[in-house]
Order: sequence, then structure tokens, then C-alpha cells
Amino acid sequence: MSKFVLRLPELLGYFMVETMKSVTAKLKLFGPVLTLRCSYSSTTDQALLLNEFTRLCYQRDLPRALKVMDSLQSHGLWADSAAYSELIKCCLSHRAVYEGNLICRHLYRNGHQPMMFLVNVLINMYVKFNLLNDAHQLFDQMPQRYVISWTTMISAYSKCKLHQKALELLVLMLRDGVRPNVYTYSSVLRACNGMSDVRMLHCGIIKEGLESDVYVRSALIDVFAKLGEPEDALSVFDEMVTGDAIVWNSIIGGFAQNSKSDVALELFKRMKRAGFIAEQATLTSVLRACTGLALLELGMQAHVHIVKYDQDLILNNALVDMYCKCGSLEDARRVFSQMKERDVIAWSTMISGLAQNGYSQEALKLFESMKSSGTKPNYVTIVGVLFACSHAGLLEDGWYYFRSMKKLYGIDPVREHYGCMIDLLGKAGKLDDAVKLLNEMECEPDAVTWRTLLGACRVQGNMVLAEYAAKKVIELDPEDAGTYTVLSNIYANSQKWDSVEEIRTRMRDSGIKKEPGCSWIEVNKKIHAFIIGDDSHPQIIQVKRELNQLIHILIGIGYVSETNFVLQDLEGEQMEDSLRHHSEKLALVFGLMTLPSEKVIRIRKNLRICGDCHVFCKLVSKLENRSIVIRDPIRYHHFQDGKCSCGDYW
DNA sequence: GTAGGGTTAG
Repeated sequence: MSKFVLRLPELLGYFMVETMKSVTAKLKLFGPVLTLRCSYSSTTDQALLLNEFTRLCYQRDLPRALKVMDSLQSHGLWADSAAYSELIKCCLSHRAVYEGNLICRHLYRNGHQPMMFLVNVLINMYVKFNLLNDAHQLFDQMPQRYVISWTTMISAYSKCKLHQKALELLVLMLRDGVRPNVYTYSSVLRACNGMSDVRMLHCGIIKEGLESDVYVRSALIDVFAKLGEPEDALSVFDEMVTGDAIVWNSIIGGFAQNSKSDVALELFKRMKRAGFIAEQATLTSVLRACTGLALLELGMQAHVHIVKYDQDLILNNALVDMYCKCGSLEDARRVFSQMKERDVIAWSTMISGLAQNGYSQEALKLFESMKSSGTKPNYVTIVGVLFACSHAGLLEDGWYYFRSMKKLYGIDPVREHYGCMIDLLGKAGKLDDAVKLLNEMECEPDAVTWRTLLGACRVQGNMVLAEYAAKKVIELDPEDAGTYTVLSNIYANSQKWDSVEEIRTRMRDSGIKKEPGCSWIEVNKKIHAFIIGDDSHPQIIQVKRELNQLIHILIGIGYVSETNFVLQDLEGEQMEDSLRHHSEKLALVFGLMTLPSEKVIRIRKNLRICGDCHVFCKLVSKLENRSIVIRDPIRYHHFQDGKCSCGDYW
């Protein structure tokens, strides 16, 4: 047996040609090793062609390389399936869509059906290129489909959130008599729309004895958490003997997304104690948890660990959001401006963040920069833009963006867009136009839409319309305690005592209790909660004493409790609760008592701030020369020097 | 040999 090695001009690859029975050419192409085989003696022609083929591949000139492959074939040298697979991998790693298509056509030419393994590789390639239609076409053409082909398609649809499609394929797969395996289950679980889907799949998993697979488990944990079943998620998690980092990320992420930020942070501590290092996905969830609880100090602490991933897009987006939601706009702006890459989420986060914090003009300016940068806005971006308009009463701008969104960006208005416009029109005194728009909606208005109109009625003092809107809210969301209170107040104001009694009975009978007002403040990395009617805070007596003294001083400089605005506690704390001890006032006084004087006092609350507390905060900011930020469920109020960033328009 | 789990705006 003689053997010779041809050195390539680039010395990048090598191949050995063994005379006698077989020819093996190993070509080192961008890393992977490519093998071509033939069944009889090599010739000089083959050697030269192989040389040429390597050179072209190295130069990434795949069109010509494929032509050389044809010539090799006519010389009896066939690329095997592994060779094609390697070529496809090269296309994938270089995102070479055009070349990938060429290989596909090369494989299918003359009506030839490539072997199933290769079709699976091709389908996967199209999936990774986000060309799902092409992938599905190849899938449909397959004479037979085994579990990998099905799983590749199901996973593709799951990943791009075409959940219904993924589930439909699973049904077809089962009907075809193909049994799902751990790969199928782990990818289809995230497509579940409700717990009934999950329960069904879970049964299948247990029946097949696949529940110990770590991928299946983390997918289960994730879907349980996302569908609001944290107990189930925890029980699957606790049953695991070996977990790995990803499972921790699943469970922490699950709780962070499920408004259980405190549990998420507890689990994060456990994860660290167990010796796992927090990486991007973990830190992103931790940031989200901090965002949910408005824990600026803790978020800043997380930021220190993030510095090493300083150009991670998702982490930076989460960071911008955290700073915006914690009311620290300077930090948000700084992170945003230092980002080298910004996607639509980055821009939308910053635009909404500015809008929620009362910087509407800056938000609209940023939207212009976004457009110049070439990033295409999506419907979330437009929600942020309209939000900016509605919070600043920018009627003309609002109409312009609302009317042009379809034409300029191809985005159909949905409920959220209509909601912003109804808010904008209503609060600007154009309640008739708001109602007109509500009636023109292409989608059915929901409880949120009607609640928006109700909010506008509060500002305008339109009791008749408020009553109508409140009734609609209760019709659509019978559990909404706040709206019952509003309705009852409306009736009380017009002396309809029978109706007041009726509402109270209805609330009592259906066990609906009003959510008590609660405010949180972070002091020394610890959260302090102040809840109406709950005196469990260890310093509550001292806090109340200080508050009374402060109110006394404020009265001396002209403070009058705003108790006469009948609808003022719309979605806010009840009239019968003492205005004097509203939770944000308690939290504010606690902040004054405990935080150093240069620190901004940041408070998060569960209900909307009432008119009296708003006046109170403005006066305190001037009297004590403090910056105060209050985040309510809808927006933020930055108080400084006796003024609020909302311009008293909220 | 080809397929699978966790992270960001609303």
C-alpha cells in the first residue's frame, strides 16, 4: 500500500490518498474534519480535484466547490453523508443561507430523495436559519418520518412561540404511531397553553418512565412556574438528586416571572450556597426579581457581578429595565448609552422606562433615534410611545402615532394601543372621543380598557359615565374589589343608598375583600413593608408619632388634607382608611428616619397613589429637601423641590 | 450521525 500526502497551498488542510482499495481525504475545513471516500484507486485527477475542492472550501466558495464535487463524482469519488453534514454545519456556523440552499438543491437534484439522516440535518439547518416554511416543506416531502424529524419541527415551533402549531404536530406524530422521547417532551412542554396540556404530557412522561431526565425536569419546572403553579415547580425541583445550573435557572426564572420575586431571591441564595456560579441567565432573573420588588440596592449589587458580561444584550436590557423600574433614570441612561448593540427590546425598554417616569419628550426623542438607527419598532415599542403621549397629554402626537402605526410599521393596533389613546383622550377632557374610539375597537374591550375609561372619568368628574364604565369592569372582572369601592362611592355621592347597600352585600356575599394598601421601602438591603391596618412593623409607633409631627408642621405651612374629592380613591386606598396613615406616608417617614439625607427615598406601592398623599409628598420634598420616588402599579412619581415629575397629571 | 431544558420590553 502506498500512501502520499498532498500539501495544500494554504497548509490548512491535508488529505491522505491511499491507493489500493479506498481513498480517504480528510479535509480540515474551518475546524471540522471532512471525509470523502471512494471505493477504488485514486488517480491524479482525483487528487487534483480534491485539492481544488479543499481550496474552494477554504475560500468559502461553496458554489464552485459543489461543482468540483460533481466532477469528483464523475471520477468515482463520492462525498458521503458525513461530508454533506459537515458542509451543512459549516454553513450553519457562518450563517451562510445561500450556500446552505445550494447544498440542499445539490442533494435533491434529479428528484433524488436524500437519506433520512441528511434530511433531518437539512431541516435543522432551515430551522436554525429561521426559515420554518422551508423546513416544513422538506419535512412534508419525507416518505417516512421518525422521532428526530418530528422533534426537530416541534421544537422549532415551540421555540418561536407558535405553540398551537407545535401541539398540533405532536398530535399528528402520535397519530402516526411515533412515540415521543425525552427530546420531544422537553421541547414541547414550553408550548403548553394551560395546565390541562401540561398534566396530559406529564402523564405521558411518567408512563414512559422519562421523568428522571434532567432536560424533561427542567422543562417541567419551567412550564409549571410560567403557568402560575410554583408549588408543582418546587416539588419537581426538590425531587431532583443532581441538579445542574440550568435547573436552578429554571426555578429562579420561574419565580421571578411569576411575581414571586422574594422566593426567586431566596432560591438564588440557596443556589449560591450549593456552590453554583451565577451566569447570564441567573443574573437576568435576579435582576428581574429586583425589578419586581424595586430593590435598587440589591440590583446595583447584582450589577457588580454583571460587569464581566458587559456586552451581553439580554443582561443589559434587564439592567436598563431594573434601573428604570427602580426610578433611577441616570443609571438606566448610562447603561443604555454604553450598549454597543441595541435590539428592539433595548429601545422599547428605555422608551417605556422614560415614559413611565414622566420623561415623555425624551421618550419620543429616543423613538426618533431608534428609527434613525434602523431598528424596526414592534407593537410593544408603540405601546411605550403612546404611553409617553398619554402621560404628558400630548394629544396631537398621540393621534399621529396611533394613526400612522399601521401605515408606517405595519402594526395593527391592539387593546394596549387603544387603552393608551382612551387614557389620553379621556384625561384631556375628550371623553366623547374616548368612548367613540372604544366603540370602534377591532378587538373586544376588556376590563383593563373599561378601567382606563373609568380613570379618565375620575379626572374629569363625569359620574354618569364613570358608573357605566365601573359596571362594565365588574361585569368582565367580578373579582375587582377596587372598582366595587368606586361604584359604591359614586352611589354614595348621589345619595343612592340602596345601591350602596346592594354593592356592599354583593361584595360580602362573594367574599371580595379590598386589597389593603401596602408600601415597601428598602433600607440597608432589607425590605420594610407598611400595610394599612397592620401594626406589625417593629418601629410603627415611632413612625406614626413622627408622621403626626410632620403633618402638624405641614399644616402650619398650608397643607390641607384632600378629602373632598369623591372619586379620589379610585383604585386607591379607601376613604374610610385614615388618609393620615396611608401606607406611603408611613414608608416615607420611615425613610426620612433611617436613610442618610443625601439618599433618594424610593417607595413601591401596590395601589395607585391618592391625591392627598401626592400633595403630602410634594410638600415633604420641599420641606426636607429630599428626592422622593414613588412607584405605583402604573407609573412613577419623582418628587423634588415641591414638584412632581407627573406635573399632577396621572 | 441528525433533535431537547434556563435569561430581556408590554
